[in-house]
Amino acid sequence: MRTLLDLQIARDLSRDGGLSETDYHVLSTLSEQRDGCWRARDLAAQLLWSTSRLAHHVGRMEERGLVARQPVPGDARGALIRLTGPGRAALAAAAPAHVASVRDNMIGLLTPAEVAALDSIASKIITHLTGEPPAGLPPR
Amino acid sequence: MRTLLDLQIARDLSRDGGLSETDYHVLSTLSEQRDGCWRARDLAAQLLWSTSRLAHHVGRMEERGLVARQPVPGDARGALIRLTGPGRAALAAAAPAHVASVRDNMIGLLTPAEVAALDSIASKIITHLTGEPPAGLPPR
DNA sequence: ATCCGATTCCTGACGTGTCAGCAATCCGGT
DNA sequence: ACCGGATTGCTGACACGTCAGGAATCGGAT
Repeated sequence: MRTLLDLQIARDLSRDGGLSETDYHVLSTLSEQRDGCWRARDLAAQLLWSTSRLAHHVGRMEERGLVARQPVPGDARGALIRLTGPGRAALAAAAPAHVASVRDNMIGLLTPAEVAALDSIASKIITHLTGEPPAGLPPR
Repeated sequence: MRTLLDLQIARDLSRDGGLSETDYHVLSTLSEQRDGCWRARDLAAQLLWSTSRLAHHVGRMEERGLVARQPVPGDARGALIRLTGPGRAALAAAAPAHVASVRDNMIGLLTPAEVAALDSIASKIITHLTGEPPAGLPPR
């Protein structure tokens, strides 16, 4: 199921906006911050990526103009990853179709009880693996 | 959840037997056939892999002695992928710990109702994406 | 018998992920 | 002030996946 679902969602995302799932993951995480800036190590931790992977991927995205790097004021080692205008635009262009793809191919097929079960399952497994309950969405 | 779970299971598998998840997938699929032989195109289809990916991966596994290639009698284009003795042994050595890892980190954490919900969810999504219901396990 | 498109598998080039290791910087103890 | 270890991010080498393309073979139509 996971293999098929990932293929379908990646296909939709690539067709609609030329982004990969990893690109989308980076852009959407960056956009969570009001100024579109993340410290590199924090972004890597948030994405569950190694800093090395982040450096490689950000390097490639920087070449495409989607993100930019800046020095961190107050720590000359650090790097700030910033969302650029084109990056923000690419995310805005891709987001609606991506959300629709997830809904149409997954969430929309399930009953509310099944969605709730998935939520419970994910919480249990994440708690088991990390020792902490997941942050979760704001309660509705 | 998926990222964390995959990392944990891959770590266990690699530590216990030096196999990757993809290696295990190939070996266990091969072992489903009584003689440990699959036609290359059928194996690729079963794994949901491209034939190219299969050729690359089998090439690497062949170098490690886990599988072997044979010509197909009656079709000079084809290739039979065969499980070797060391391959069968590696699978047998890794399987118990792998099953335990999946149980301990996932299935064992869930209630029977949650496992049933997962089954139902996967069936719906697979049916949606492929147009056919999944083969499924033999009913208990 | 022969031709031509389809099938099967492999290969090479390239994008991407992991790992080890490095250079620069930071910071706490002296 | 300064020393040593920790932190931060980058790089290079290698493993792996996808894609385009090619060689050999098959098989049906003529």
